[in-house]
Amino acid sequence: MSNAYNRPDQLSPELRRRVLETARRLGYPGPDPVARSLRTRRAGAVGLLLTENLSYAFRDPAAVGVLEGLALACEDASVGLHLVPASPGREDVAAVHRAGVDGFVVYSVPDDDPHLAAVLERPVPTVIIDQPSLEGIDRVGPDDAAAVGKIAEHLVGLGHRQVGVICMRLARERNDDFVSPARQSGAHFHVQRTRLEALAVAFSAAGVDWAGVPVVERFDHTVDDGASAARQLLDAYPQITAVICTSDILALGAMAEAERRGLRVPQDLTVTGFDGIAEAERIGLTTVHQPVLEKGKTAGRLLLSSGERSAPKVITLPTELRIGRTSAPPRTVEEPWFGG
Amino acid sequence: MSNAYNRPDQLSPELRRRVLETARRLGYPGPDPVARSLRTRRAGAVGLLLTENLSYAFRDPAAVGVLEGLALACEDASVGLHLVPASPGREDVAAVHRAGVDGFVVYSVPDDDPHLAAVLERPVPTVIIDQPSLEGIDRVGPDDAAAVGKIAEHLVGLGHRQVGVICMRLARERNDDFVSPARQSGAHFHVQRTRLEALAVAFSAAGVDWAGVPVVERFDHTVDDGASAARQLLDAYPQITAVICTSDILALGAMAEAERRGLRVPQDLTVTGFDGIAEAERIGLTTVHQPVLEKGKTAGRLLLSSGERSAPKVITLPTELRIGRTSAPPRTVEEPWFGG
DNA sequence: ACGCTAATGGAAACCGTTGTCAGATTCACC
DNA sequence: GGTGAATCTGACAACGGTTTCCATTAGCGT
Repeated sequence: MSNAYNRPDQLSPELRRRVLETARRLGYPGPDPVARSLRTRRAGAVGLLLTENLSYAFRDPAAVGVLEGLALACEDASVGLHLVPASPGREDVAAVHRAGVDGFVVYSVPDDDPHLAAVLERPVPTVIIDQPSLEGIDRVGPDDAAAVGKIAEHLVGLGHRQVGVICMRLARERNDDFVSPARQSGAHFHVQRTRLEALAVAFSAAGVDWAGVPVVERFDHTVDDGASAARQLLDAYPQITAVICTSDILALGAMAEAERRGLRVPQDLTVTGFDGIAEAERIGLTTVHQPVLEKGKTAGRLLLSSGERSAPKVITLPTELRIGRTSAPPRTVEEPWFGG
Repeated sequence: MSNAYNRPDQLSPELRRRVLETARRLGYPGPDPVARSLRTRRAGAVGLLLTENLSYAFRDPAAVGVLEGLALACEDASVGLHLVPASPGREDVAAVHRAGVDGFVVYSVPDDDPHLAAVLERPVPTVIIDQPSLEGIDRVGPDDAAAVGKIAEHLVGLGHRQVGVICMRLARERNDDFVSPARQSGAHFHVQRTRLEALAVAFSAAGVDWAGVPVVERFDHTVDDGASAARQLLDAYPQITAVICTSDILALGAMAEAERRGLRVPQDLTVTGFDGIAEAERIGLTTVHQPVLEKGKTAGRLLLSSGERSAPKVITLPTELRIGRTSAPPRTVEEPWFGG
């Protein structure tokens, strides 16, 4: 019977025809995928864990790009992509245990997330994206530190010394406010922590006291949140000449807020982003482009080929500084008469 | 053993502790999800079939919205979302058979797609979105005909009689060109066919000869494709006063093309879209808004509750005409001296 | 007609879990 | 000490396929 469906060549066409005919007559719907998976020990799917609430994942073009790349890799291998339902709120780790998959991709979850721990307990290969390396686990990610360094270098080169930062959430507990140094260094989101640290290093090297640089955090990741963060930042520190955002979405919000308060970008205020999403490119945002689609695709390929090697692999993707129309030297507010 | 994991209340805490302890010592990774699914006859996942090549699905904000809604519904029910790898090219129907899911959601595939047929053969509940009703199958979708009618009414009311249409693919075979009446009426994508038919009805009622209205089709669905379609349309029919697009993405492209050739929107050319995506709203595109997130969420809920009822359900979602800054009365090119 | 090989069909074991059920053990209480 | 309830143990039969293995048959040459 099994042969009739799976290996038409192993038996005579006549028999096969008769078997399938009878099967249809009896209303047999074809082999059950679950039973087949049990026996063959292949689920034919890879799991994707992203603990963010889903509106984040689907509304951030960078995340959608990763998703797309991963889906492409899965499609190439004729393997399904199983989105694990992991709301950030309730700790529904059972969903991880219930997922019938041959491996996991973990994307941008906090390092203390119980879902991540549950994934690592499962006896299947795992690839993590944008996370710190874990013992024996494959990893894909851009060189965040270097990428942020390019931005910082660019701004320092332009002459900016009074800067402010807007970043995404740093931990699972909400904090829509300025960020203390302790929270910065103890951030559980690896990407955000790395970017802040790299900024600290670069600006300190340029003689800027990092402890004096205000950092505003937003839990949610929307254009509006970027705008409100910029408002909070500029209300408290009007002397700031450049707003550094750790994502393009936040930068779009900062731009909107700048326009709202009559600041011209880049003459009055420089705004930079991170990711290089399409909309940012369209409006000419200065940002660091990272190949999000490649990120997902590489992770998928890595996972699907993980049977073939033993040593874990770490792949670092290139990034590129894209100078747009939103960065310029700071206005010399202290000595405006010098400008002529 | 099973009890220790699944029903902590049925046995004493002490025993449970001991069992789990021993399990860990033996390196037992917890119950196997596939075997469990086989036994319990619940896969804990719903399948999503969208035959489009994936770059379409993830780059069209409307599709991403549906995906997000569906994912939200799944999350609510603690059920995974399984993306079935169904490339449009190779007819890999086996992927549908291999998917271990409790039901399917089918979104916007052509009605003659073999994957769709394969889904319907599976003995699991199915919900279709934006497709013609099928015997005994749940369905979710907007009232496309009425929605398009609103657009047509709006344009007719403004005085447009010379219009052109840009639409998405009508069949699985590529045709990046003008569309013959036969292809229009035989379109395999239900949504597109419905919209064209509704336009035909509305404009015919206004005294416009529909056979004389040019319709340009594009297989891919990007802003650039919208631009090239507009170019083809306006090159051949420069007298057109309004370009009706069956999606916002295409309309964005048409706007870009209008700008490229120095046409002011809406003074020289009216452009309308369909879907009501965020970017369209930001630039003030005249369009019909449909609740894409609701569409996905409703489909998911319907599927997950389909055990509770017998009669299939058809849910029609409301749409809303959003008049923006891209539609205005046509310029009276025939008699320019009348204008003063 | 016989023996050998190759092809074919059918039976049985197995994948890892859950559900049921009978029997054993413990414990409290009369 | 006997009784009943509560709890625990162990065995076993599905779930629905795939895979292995063996018995049978067909084909063929001598």
